[in-house]
Amino acid sequence: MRQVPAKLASKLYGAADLIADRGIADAKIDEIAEAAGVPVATLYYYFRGKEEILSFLLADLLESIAGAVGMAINEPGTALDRLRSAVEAQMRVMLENPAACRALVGDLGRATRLPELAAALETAFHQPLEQLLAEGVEDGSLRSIPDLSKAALTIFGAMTVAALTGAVSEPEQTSVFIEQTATAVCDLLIDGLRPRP
Amino acid sequence: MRQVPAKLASKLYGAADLIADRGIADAKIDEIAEAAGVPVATLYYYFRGKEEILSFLLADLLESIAGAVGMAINEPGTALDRLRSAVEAQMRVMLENPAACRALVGDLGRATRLPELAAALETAFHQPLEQLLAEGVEDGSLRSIPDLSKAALTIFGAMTVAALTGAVSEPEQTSVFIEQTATAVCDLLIDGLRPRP
DNA sequence: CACACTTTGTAATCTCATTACAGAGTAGGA
DNA sequence: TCCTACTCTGTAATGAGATTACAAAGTGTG
Repeated sequence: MRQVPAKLASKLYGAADLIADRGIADAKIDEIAEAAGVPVATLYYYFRGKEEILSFLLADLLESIAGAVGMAINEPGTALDRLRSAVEAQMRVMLENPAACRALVGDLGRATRLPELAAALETAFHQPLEQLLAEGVEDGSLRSIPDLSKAALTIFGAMTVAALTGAVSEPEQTSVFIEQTATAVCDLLIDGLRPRP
Repeated sequence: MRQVPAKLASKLYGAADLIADRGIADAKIDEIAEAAGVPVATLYYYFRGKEEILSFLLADLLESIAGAVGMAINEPGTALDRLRSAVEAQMRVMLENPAACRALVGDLGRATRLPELAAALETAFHQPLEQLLAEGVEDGSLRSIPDLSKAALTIFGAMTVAALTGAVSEPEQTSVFIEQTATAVCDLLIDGLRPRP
């Protein structure tokens, strides 16, 4: 895959909806090219094939998420506070790019099959979360948890599925939805299901 | 899609590994037929095409999960207890069919695109969970939660992603893994991240 | 046996993805 | 300005495989 120029990259997002709607398998390369406003030959000049176009988009999206989450996590404050803002940040990025997100769900399988994407997922989600949990135990804002890795995975699943569901259903009032969903997820994860005495 | 005979259905599971490994797009119909031990022409007699074979497998899997979860939920006991057993039941079914599960991740997108599968997902996961949460508030074993639907979604995401990750990595000691993962997920969801006084 | 349906093999089609290649466009250096 | 190297794009193959068509064989049932 050649170095993709920024201009082309941004055009490619124009095809995200198509790919998300029909799946990469059913989206014809001609249609992708048309949706992006780029000649087919140019796509083949930069990418090895359809799949690589998708990989590129997903890697780009994951990078955005990782960036936003990383930023939220490095703000000052307790780990608990930062966890809340990380969840919200992730949801914000996801809901800003609903098409790419839907494409990501659609090809989560491909993502887990491609080592590079799996690594990007790891960097974007798991690592920051796990670190945050560890810090929360340090600063006393989170309780000590036996298996940090499984807990991080659980949190990842909870927030991601909630955000993806939002991306799939494309709510009208995105900003409200983000806040409500982020709050609901955080409240559940933080306070748990057990009644407080 | 014609009514699929049980014998054929069971043979089809023999192709689940192949589909999971390579994705439905890259698994040739000839290979699927060979893996299942069925002639290609027979596949086309029963199914409209590749995709429909996958749909069939996934619907079958979801039905198993729905069954197991439904059973766990209807046992006697507090909602809290039943939640625990429901999570464990789901994980058990998923890890008993790792290949089909991997295929499910791989084509989660397709699943969300096909209305029938989306409905099956709803039945298998969301509805029972939401009902359980409501009952928990009734019997006092769970705290009252503002948005039951979002909470159910969150729990669904947490348990499913954890189980799928297990299915993808295929642990050696499945039974131990199930118990540990189910416990980790439940403990987190039930007790939350906040330190108890 | 006759009929209806299932099962399977073989031989076309047909739809794309991908490749090959040539020509045009463009920027930079001599 | 001219040369060179690269980017970009159109057009015409090529080829892999999914799907279809069809006919023959098998199976059960009245």
